[in-house]
Amino acid sequence: MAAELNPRRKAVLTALVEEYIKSVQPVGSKALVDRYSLGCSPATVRSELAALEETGYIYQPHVSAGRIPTDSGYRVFVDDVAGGSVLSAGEVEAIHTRYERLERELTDVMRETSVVLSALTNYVAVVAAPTLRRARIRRISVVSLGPRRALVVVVTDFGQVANRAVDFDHDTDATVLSDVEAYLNGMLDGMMGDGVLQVRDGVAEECDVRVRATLRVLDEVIDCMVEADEDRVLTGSVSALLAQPEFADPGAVRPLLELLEDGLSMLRVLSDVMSSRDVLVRIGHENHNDALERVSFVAGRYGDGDSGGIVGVIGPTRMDYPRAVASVRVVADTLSDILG
Amino acid sequence: MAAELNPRRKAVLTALVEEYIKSVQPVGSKALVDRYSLGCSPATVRSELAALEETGYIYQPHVSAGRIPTDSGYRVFVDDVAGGSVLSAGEVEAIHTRYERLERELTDVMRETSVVLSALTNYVAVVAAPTLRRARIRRISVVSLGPRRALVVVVTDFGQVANRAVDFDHDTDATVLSDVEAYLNGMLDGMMGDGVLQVRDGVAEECDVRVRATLRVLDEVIDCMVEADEDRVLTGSVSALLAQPEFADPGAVRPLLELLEDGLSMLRVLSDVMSSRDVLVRIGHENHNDALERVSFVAGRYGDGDSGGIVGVIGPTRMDYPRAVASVRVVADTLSDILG
DNA sequence: GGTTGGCACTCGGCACCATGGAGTGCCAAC
DNA sequence: GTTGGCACTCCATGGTGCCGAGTGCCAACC
Repeated sequence: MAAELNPRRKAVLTALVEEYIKSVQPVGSKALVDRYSLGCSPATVRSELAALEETGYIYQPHVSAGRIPTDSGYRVFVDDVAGGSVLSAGEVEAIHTRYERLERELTDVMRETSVVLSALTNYVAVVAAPTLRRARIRRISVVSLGPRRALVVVVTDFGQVANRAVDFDHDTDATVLSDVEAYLNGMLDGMMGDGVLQVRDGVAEECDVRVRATLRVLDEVIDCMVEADEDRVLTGSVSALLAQPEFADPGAVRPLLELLEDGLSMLRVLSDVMSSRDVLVRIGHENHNDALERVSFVAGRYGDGDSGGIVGVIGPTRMDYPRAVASVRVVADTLSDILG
Repeated sequence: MAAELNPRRKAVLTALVEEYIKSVQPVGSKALVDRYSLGCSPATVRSELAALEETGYIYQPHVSAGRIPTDSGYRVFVDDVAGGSVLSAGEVEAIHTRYERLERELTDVMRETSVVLSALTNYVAVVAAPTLRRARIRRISVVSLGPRRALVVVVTDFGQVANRAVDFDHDTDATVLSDVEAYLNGMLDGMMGDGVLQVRDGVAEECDVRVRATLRVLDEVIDCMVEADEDRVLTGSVSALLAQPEFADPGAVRPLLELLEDGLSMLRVLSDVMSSRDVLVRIGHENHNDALERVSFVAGRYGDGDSGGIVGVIGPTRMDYPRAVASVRVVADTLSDILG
């Protein structure tokens, strides 16, 4: 594919993408020659455009209109302009100071991140907190809420807090609970989710109140550490999308909005970002998701391999990719620093 | 105002509102006579319509069109049909069983409530968790996260969990933290936010590490109990709004979406619901908020006076009020039962 | 042979207009 | 007070014609 792209043809494509990103309107040969120094005439550009259309990088909405980049066209553009931060030093500085003021409680940091990212890009921010699966237990609290009810709170070494209610079959008084709590704290300290699973398997089912309570609490701890995923994803500034001209039609926004509202589905969308080293750009169909067909997704990881999360933005395929990529990168790096 | 409404005129208004809610199109005299047994001719209905328009209950978008209810028109309708659940016994049953399956951790209950309400009405659900101001402290955990960092977790008698990070000026080891934790648990158990404030005032500023750490932790506890409000509001199913024909114009949805995304602003909107005994209906301009000008808000309280929260739905002014009111009422009552 | 200007052609967008129909207000008759 | 009749208004719809942007093709040129 890319072999067919001689330098001038690539220059034409790049110019066309840039122009389309700016104007959001089909771009013609004349406009390109006028506004970009391509060093040739409209007629030549036209033949290049025809070739680019042949190769599938651009298309015409109708015969007498200009050209619009296809997903593959954007792809070439993105791969080409990969490097170089386009954020001003001032902007980067502003991001840093913004985080410095925070007391750094994890959910606060996530929320702030979402605000920062959407302010920076004007697109929808997506922030996923680190999964608890790879976190280590630092503290377990079992708080009685009634004769047969208690709340299990798990704190990890990362400062994450998860909690679950437990209902006991029999009355279970506060003394028992504090024994259970002490026992589990001794047992589970520093352990990860799969370790807890093994501990649970090691505890025999017995009739003793203490053991049964321990088992019930353990179940909830496991639930916290292994299955507590759906509320990990935070999306911010969906309203920003509506300002984009391509979402003038509410029918186009709805599936997207539904997806964004569904934390579990979003996690699925995010899942393969974890395996990518650098900032990942997925354009339109590359998302393999109907709701994301007309948008692009720029995402990056923060934190270290195991205990990291994801930040990203979702905007129209006609997004300002250099800026989006740079923003995601800076924010991800800043988060890594803060949390590391 | 209402004095001018003789029975037939009121019947005409009610029929018109019902018809408009169904058809979402201006309603004419003929349609009313055809579909509702008003016992008179179109001509008579026309004179009633003219009178209703005079009084401001309905209006014409243009001279040769049918009538549309104004906010005051809806108001009369709502006040009139106040009573009587329109939910089927099956639906009510379904709601109850749905909650029974839950393990009843507060945020799960809130999330589920949002899902139930939007499924029931097809409008946007709004759920506010009980404020922490009136909750009593049940447990405080102070978990070390580093030499100068710790996490403060507060659990209330209601099962709510709030947490804050603390940064200490000096290295503060785990022994000190567990002393502080024990001290505070003894001191603050059963206390509400204002009580904690007094305790804080009673602790003298000293150089002792323990006292300083205690003060820092106390500050965070206070923050949890008194200021932790912005994340209390949960909105669900915003995408449902986009399905409504009146939001075909994305310009109309944006301010609303922005409001819904802003927890603090939403709290302000909800604030006066707390003072209303029964389910509250606010129609269009009655919301005194530009973003809510074209929608209605149906909300009710759950839980008891002090430790209650709010549930509600937001939909177009042309909403199915009887159903919305009934849904909110049933859900609020169910929540009160569960949590009480 | 690649590049260029010229030219005929296509088609969407927009303004304009005519028509049909829904719904009204008024009025005279009951 | 209610009713049917009637003239009127104005929106929505669909058809028409024009303009302009942009193309593809081609012959000429360097």
